[in-house]
This record gives sequence, C-alpha cells and structure tokens, in this order.
Amino acid sequence: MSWTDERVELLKKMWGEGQSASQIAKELGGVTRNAVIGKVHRLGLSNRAGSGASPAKAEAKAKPAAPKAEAKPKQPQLKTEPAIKPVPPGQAKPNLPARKQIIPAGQPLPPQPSANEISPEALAKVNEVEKKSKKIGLMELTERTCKWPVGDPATENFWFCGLPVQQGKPYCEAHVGVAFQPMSSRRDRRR
DNA sequence: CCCTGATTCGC
DNA sequence: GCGAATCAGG
Repeated sequence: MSWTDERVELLKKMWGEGQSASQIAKELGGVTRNAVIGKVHRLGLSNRAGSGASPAKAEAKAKPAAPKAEAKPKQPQLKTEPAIKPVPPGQAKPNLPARKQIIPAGQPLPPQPSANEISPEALAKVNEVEKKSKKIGLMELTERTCKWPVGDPATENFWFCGLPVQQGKPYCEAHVGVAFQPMSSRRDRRR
C-alpha cells in the first residue's frame, strides 16, 4: 500500500483526533502502526513527547481553529464513552433470546428493565469465541484476561474466557460486544 | 503482558 | 520515502 493523498488525509485527521497509531493503521489497512508513526514523523506531525527533554517546542500555527485542547494527551485512548448500558454477565452461558427471562441459579440478576436485546452478531461472535476461550480459572485471571464467566459457577464446568481483553475493558472484544451497548443504537455496528 | 510513540537505518 | 526493528516508556 502506498500513501495516497486520501490515506494521508485520513492519517492526518485521525492523528489530529488523538487516535493511536495502531488504530490508524488498523483503519487504513495494509500498514502497520510503525508505518503510520514513520509517516507521521515524516509529515512533521510529531507529537510533543514528554520524554524528559525540554519541550520548548512552541507550535505556532496560523490556523484559525485548532481543535486540539487536550491538556495532557498521554493516554488519548480514554475517550468519553457514549452512554452505555452495562449488561452483567449473569447468565454464564449466553443463550439465544428464545426464553427471555432466565433466572440463573447463582446470583439473582437485578431487575432487568426489560429489553435484553443483544445484537445477533455479537451473540454469534461470543459463541465462536467461547470455543476458543482459554478456559482459565479464577486464579489465572489477570488484568489482561477476559473475565467473562462461562458455565455454572456451582459446577465443574465453569471457567473464564481468558482471552486478551480490550484495553481498559474487563472483557475481550467479543464479550465487550455483549456487555456494553451503545445507548440508543443497538442496531448497526460499524464494521 | 499489554500497550504507546520515537528513532534508526537498510532498502 | 518507506517501514521493520528497535528503543524507551506506561
């Protein structure tokens, strides 16, 4: 892949938005984050690195509007999540919405408002992932392992997903998908 | 271990 | 110019 104008523009845009190099690379496709970083540097879009060096770099842009107001974008990953509706993984084995209300043997779920609609895609994904889950035990849980419980805690066949978590989240990507939902739009997922 | 950007240097 | 490898940090 080459750096076409469009790709460079997208790069600039995303970088300006504080997106990480890996995210940009992922979006662009065909390039690694290294490529993105390299390009960023060549474009002179370098960030103010706080590597202890004197950041006496004053950026003087004659730009009318500089939409950059991050105090210290050390971890720009933390974007303000839109309102989310956490769905506690009460039911160890996510079942299809055949029977709506399921009372798990373990802990009683807090009164679920009603709608428990999870996108079929997400559910399907979970089912697939479940096969590949590491099936780790409670002891093996770390900060980076998906803590989604599978099975009945009261029985032998109980484990945790254990796949790499999505950064910042307690679950892997698939399980994040069913645990967190955008407030208003359960419909349409990008990608 | 996961991630981040920064830099180098052969291509 | 490009980007993998490496470096330095969280």
